[in-house]
Amino acid sequence: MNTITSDVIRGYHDTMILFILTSGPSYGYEISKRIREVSDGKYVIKETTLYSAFARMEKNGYIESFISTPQDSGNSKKRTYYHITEAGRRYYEEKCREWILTKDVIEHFIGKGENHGNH
Amino acid sequence: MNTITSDVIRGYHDTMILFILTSGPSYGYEISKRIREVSDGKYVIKETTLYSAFARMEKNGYIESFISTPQDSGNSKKRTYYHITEAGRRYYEEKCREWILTKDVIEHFIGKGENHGNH
DNA sequence: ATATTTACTACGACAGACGTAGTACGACAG
DNA sequence: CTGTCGTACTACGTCTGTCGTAGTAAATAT
Repeated sequence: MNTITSDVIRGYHDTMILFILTSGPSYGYEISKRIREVSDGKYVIKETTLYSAFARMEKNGYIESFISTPQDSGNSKKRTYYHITEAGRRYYEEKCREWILTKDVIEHFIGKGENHGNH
Repeated sequence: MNTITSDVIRGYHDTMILFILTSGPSYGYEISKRIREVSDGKYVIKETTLYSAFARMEKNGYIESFISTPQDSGNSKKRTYYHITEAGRRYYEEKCREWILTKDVIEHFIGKGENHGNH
């Protein structure tokens, strides 16, 4: 099965992460798994890409981190959770609008759909 | 009007250029204008981005260059024309298939479509 | 006891985009 | 004939995001 070269995705990692965070705070490992699930296994984000995205987005004010221990188990290991900020929501929505435009532009350069006559 | 940040496009510059070249050989300035036209003015490729893409794609064997003077006018100024190679056509088609996958993946992270209930 | 999974951090290399600048030719205005 | 504008590039350097490699450390499974 085909996988997607991540360079194509470049510019949408932040959007993917923010999408996951719109359904509640999460942390690195879980977000990574959610991205794999949501993309039906077609895309797996690299660890370093993920964590550098966290750093960048926190710096930009799109997410905020807090250290916490998971309450659902007796696990006492601390994790760094992230939650999306208001600026993050706005950025995500802006990215969604931009996606509509981008998709439209790129599709003008893709096959033209009804080009059957390749003899 | 909204314009698209080029970083989103990254990974599709080559595809756009190759699309233009599928309808015949062309050169820098003309390709630049064609990209602006095809995208309905929504995307303008930067000169340096364009020419560095030429260099990269020629190195990769996707395009070939030849110096020629335009025959439609009395202009004797020489231009560097590019035409797409067989490898270029295959690469373009591969990119088109990849686009379908990429679009599908990213759309899983966009708005979820029918999310009307944002109270 | 040891291996694996989870949960990170640090460092550095690389590629593509692009800002700035410069060259050079032709056309056209003043 | 001189300057400006449009055309047609080249060179150089910076920046950003991605990702390979490596290391640490706690929790969990074997």
